[in-house]
Amino acid sequence: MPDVRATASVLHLDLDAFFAAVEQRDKPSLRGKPVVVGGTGGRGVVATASYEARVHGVRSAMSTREARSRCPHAAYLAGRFPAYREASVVVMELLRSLSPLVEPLSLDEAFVDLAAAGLPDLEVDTVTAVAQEVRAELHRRTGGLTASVGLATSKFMAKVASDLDKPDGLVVVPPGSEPELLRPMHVSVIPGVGPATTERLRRAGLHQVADLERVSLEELVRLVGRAHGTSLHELCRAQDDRPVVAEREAKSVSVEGTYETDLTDRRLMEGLLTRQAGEVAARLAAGGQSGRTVSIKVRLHDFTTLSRSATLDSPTDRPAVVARVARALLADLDTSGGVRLLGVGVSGLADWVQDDLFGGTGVTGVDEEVVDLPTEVPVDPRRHRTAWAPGADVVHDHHGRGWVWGSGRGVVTVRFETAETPPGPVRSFAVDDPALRHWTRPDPLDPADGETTAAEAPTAVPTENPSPAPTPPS
DNA sequence: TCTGGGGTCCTAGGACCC
DNA sequence: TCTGGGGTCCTAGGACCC
Repeated sequence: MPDVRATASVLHLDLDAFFAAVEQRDKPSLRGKPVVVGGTGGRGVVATASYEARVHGVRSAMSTREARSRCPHAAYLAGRFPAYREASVVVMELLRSLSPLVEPLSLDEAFVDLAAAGLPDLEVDTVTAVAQEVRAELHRRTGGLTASVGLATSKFMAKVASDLDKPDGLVVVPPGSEPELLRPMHVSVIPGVGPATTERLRRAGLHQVADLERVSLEELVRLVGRAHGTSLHELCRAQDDRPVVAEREAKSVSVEGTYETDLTDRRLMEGLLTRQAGEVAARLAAGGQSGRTVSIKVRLHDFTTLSRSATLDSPTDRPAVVARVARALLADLDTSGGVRLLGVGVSGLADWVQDDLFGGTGVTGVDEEVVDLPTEVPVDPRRHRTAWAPGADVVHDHHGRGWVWGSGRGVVTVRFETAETPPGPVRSFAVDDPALRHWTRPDPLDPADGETTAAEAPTAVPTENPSPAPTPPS
């Protein structure tokens, strides 16, 4: 049973129509007028609508096409994220000056734990006064932005409260009054209850929070699953003791894009994936991180969404590696009907980069110190189902097909295996051995291809000892 | 030419290990 | 030859959030 605090010491702050408000602040001619920020292209959606636009029925997540038909005279803007980030930093710093325990949820939203703020007490009057001061100071420091604030005994109730008097409001839920506030509300106020869950609950005759209170835990679990049912059972009684957590590590990094017209050209798709992989890798590297699992996302013309992933033996932050895995994953998908979205992501993040595995001497660049790699590699047939190579990135896909590319100098030991054939023999190559180089398949679309010097397997991997390869033209 | 982009979390099934 | 259970890792898809 959650142990809910006794004071209204959780603060939730939500900046009002944030992106649109920043635009109106920075461009006086937009003030008092409908402003819509979001994708302005044919497949764009609304990120934020100013209150003047909301009057006409424009909402977040609505297609821009529909927004334009509802409110043709609004200003449609693509957005200036650096400006939003800058304003967000000002707000988050203000909140952190209040309490060290600030949990940002996005650029425009955060929880603050006032129990860590060192206030004389946490009575309703005290926390209310603090919240009013914060709102006034925020208005001053941001050049006129406003925020809606909720104060309550839990994250859930504080968020419910901040929603009750938008924009520019402050609502305090006195400790003990939560259930009666919640009971008449629609089930969708509960976080995690979206369209699909709402529909399931509706079919079970459950509409208001009060209806949920009358349902047993077992019944809720049966309806919506273990995790969801358990949290529903607690939250409908306002039982929420989730702590405010200041720093949360990112678990994945991804880049995706929707294209104005459906893509049909595979080479173009590979080129786009390659570019996205480069962005992902750059963001990983900038954060001093690397990841083991590379994923792609493909949305087809009919909006069905596919994902494929492959997990490497060791983490990488290298663009050429992420790109090759991404392209290989795409190779298995039927995209003949056209593709509207492509994306690349890396997860399974580690706080260190792959090169650290090899003593930090680096195995990636020609200017790096030469690394001594082991000349013999033990391969355990039960553990190494696919190609294996020291100092190289190895990947196998969900069909058990393996391939390898070298990333250094010295010796690379490789074993190939395919879904159709038993494991091939283990072979060791010097990385400049033409027999290994035989595997490379330069990709004219990949600007990063030149980086990798040792080896790359073709899509169809031979499993027999290759006959001596001709020396490639140089 | 309905339906973005960046994330998180959950579920279910299969492989594998003990 | 047949039968097992638990735990972990991986993959694919889906729901949800801002």
